[in-house]
Amino acid sequence: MENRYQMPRGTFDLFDEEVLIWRQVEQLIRRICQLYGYEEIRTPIFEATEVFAGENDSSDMVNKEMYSFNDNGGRSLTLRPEGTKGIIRAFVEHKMFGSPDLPRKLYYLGPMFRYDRPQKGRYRQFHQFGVEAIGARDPLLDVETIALGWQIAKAMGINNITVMINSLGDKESRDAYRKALTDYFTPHLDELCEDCHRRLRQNPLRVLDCKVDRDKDFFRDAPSIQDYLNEPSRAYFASVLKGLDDLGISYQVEPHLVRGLDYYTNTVFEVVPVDDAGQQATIIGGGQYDGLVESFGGGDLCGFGFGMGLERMITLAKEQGGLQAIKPANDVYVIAIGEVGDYGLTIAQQLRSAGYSVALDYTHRGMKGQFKAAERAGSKVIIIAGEDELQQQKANVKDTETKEQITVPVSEIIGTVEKILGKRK
RNA sequence: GCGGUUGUGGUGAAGUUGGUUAACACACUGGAUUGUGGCUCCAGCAUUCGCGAGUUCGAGUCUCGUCAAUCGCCCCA
Repeated sequence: MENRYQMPRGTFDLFDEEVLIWRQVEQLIRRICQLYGYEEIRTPIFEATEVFAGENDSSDMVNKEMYSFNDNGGRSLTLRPEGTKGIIRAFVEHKMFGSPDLPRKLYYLGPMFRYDRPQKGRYRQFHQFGVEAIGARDPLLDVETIALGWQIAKAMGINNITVMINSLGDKESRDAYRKALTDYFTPHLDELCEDCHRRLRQNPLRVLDCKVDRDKDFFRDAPSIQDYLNEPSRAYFASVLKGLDDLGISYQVEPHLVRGLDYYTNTVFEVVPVDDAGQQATIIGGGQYDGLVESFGGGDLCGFGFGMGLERMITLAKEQGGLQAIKPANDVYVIAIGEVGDYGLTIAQQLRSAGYSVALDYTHRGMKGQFKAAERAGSKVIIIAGEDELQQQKANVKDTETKEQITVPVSEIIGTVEKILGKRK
């Protein structure tokens, strides 16, 4: 026996208990999305590279972290590294902006791909759930969407969480702040680390995230976004916070929270476990994007959305004892002994047609082995048939709980099983 | 992209300064019980130690390479 192949780095197989847990999580998400009026959208796993590689993104991500390839027709395609862009593309392509009821509320759930160095909870093929509400700009929408993420986390049994929230303001506020930051940090250039030099050029807001320079004196006095919000932005943010208060969602205003993307406006937020200080801890992240739809050619529409990494959510939920795999029990196990041909399968098929899940042995094990297999399968009823029973067209039906066993004609098997299983419920 | 740790059967693992028949436990299969499980007892179950090369009379044990997992940094749309 040798391992001729192994899964590609950063991928994993999902089976046994694990896949049951995933399915449970997916069902829970779909159910809650439905409560909030979100509808599912499924977009292609790959898109034209330009869909993801807009001017808005730092070139690092685009060059190094995307799975891009040319197809046989010479088109440059990319495995989706995130959910939002594909949804916006679809929204514009199918002219959903013409819908009488905006915002259009969509959710997605599926694999994404990033060429990252794998770590615990971080894979190259990972799974993300996310929502996008496109076509409205209202604090109510922000609050409702945050509440949706909150409810899903709670439903998964994740309890000690809080919302980190900030406002980047509208375009005007943002540009003013960006300029203020650049002006402020430029004189300190010598004191900044290598990475910050790059950040200052590419995305000044990101400098605030720096872990190397964070504790230096001049960092404490760096301008705060809150001081650069214009009146409409300030009022908008206040409404969002009031909404969260009214819904009893705990939050913390974090002026340095900027998220990695340039397209965010006004509200940005992350949901984090409170007792976990590491920055790997973010389980949900999102915010408002004004201008993204327009950059896809879809008109001046505002959107709000978030994304959630399922791997991390599930890990966290399990740590907090939230998710238990529930293995569906098998109803009937048919034990066939001796030279009985397909007698066992015939009985099994009758029961399956009647709606019972039936298992049987294919390896000609002895009776002891088959009984053990039935036990492992959690079978509630065991049917034993051998050469004598085949002769008489009968079978022994045994209740595994009471251990009572009766011999009945083939035609009465279904009725007998029905009686035993019915009694149990 | 950088650094640390790890890699033995289906699973958990032991393996002393390199010497060989690769412990032990669980699981699994068969038998004791010629057709009735969960207890007990007996037997079987890794031509081989992630993969490849090297050092050596001899390597699971040392060296190098490689693949993978994991932790930290970077990044995290």
